[in-house]
Amino acid sequence: MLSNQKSTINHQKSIYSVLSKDNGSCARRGELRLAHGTVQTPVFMPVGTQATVKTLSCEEVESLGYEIILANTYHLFLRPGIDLLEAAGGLHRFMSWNRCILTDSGGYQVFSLSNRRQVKEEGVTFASHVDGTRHLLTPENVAASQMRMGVDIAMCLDECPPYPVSEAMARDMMDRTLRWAKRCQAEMGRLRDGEKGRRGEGGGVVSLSPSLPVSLSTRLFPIVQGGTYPALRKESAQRTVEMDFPGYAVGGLSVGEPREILGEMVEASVSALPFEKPRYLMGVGKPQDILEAVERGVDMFDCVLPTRNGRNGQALTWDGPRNIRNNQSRQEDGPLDSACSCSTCQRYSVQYLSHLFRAGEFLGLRLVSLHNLAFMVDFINQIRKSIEESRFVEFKKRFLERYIDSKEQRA
RNA sequence: GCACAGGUGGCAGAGCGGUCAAAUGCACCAGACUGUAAAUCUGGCGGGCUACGCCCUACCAAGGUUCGAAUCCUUGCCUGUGCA
Repeated sequence: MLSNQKSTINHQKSIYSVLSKDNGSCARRGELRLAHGTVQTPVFMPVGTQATVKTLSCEEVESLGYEIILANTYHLFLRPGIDLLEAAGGLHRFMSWNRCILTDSGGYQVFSLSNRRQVKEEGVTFASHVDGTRHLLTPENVAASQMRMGVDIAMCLDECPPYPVSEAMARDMMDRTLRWAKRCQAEMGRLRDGEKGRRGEGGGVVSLSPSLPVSLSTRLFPIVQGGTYPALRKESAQRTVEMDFPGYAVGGLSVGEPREILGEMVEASVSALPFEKPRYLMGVGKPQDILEAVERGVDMFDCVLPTRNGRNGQALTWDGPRNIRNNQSRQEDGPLDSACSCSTCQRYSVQYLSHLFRAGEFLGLRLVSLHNLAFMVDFINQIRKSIEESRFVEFKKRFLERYIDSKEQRA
């Protein structure tokens, strides 16, 4: 029956289950069922903005154990273009990544490319960083683009505020983000219903089978904003939840604010989100920040840090980050991290990596990116295990003692 | 041997009477990077100090001109190119 199509949008089978909970904190261990696979949470998602996790092949990202990666609608919209991606059979097939993909909407570019965009109620006009041409991103075309790319999780277009931002400004951006979320949701519902009608499949619950047309299995997440104002954060979360989405993101953090604010803002945001839905903290991050957020009940993370810093010569280790390019690394005949079992650490010495960076050899960028992503896998696995065994708080304490303190000792 | 052209900080290379402890690049040292305009960016890079300023030693060497020289003159040494 097609009589109640609209209701199907909000009554899909839940995509998320909490598997176990930590007793001493809000940390949870769960799983996320998406069209291209099941994702264990908490999860860290490597960033592959332009349909590539920079310097690494899909085989490498897979073999590290990643079940989901991020890509970016703004970047892919500009190049190679959504039409091409759709004609190629979707983003998964285009880049040959068969596991899950989450796309950011371009909301972050509202922040990071603030000097070349103009925000209006209709949407955001960008002067392309590639060739200067002007492009309008609207809640509708962003939602449609992500469905056409066939991604597993799409993000609503949002307005990511800078830091610092006035309360009045933060409120305006929050309100606009809410209005845009509604428009994204409406557009996605409209397209979904239209597609189902076209295929004559009728209403009802949409199966999560990967054999289904991808555009029907894309899940839309809205983004909680509110700047650095707890009351706004809370209001943003509450009003977003009223719209009913399969999962919720917290945005607008890790944009340069003091680190102490992060925990407070996450707490204010997450406290108003439903327990039974996944929570995604966008753009975070540093291991210590991930711990703060997991403790407050966040399930999903993404960050450029392991790959970008890897390319810039910083390796993550259990004893804190270390700089491969400094003098100290020149003659160190041992692995980056003696506790690491990644392919880089199994085979290559710090002095060799140091040489590769100094000599400007590509391999250095790859090997350290690989190591950093392997480190994040180990790190997240240990977080999961500690939650299962209900000793997350202890794990966090131990980790920070070693990660932060040893960094300070070295300094 | 003769004729030109040159000798500047680790290297390359600007400067060609004062505003020069000397542009710029590389190298070197340190740091940053959180929904990627990023294999990027920011500092530092003669020595010393009671340091947002001061003092010393510095542009091949030694003399000289000048109030003042990396910059002009003389000689020496060295390098490159051409001719013998």
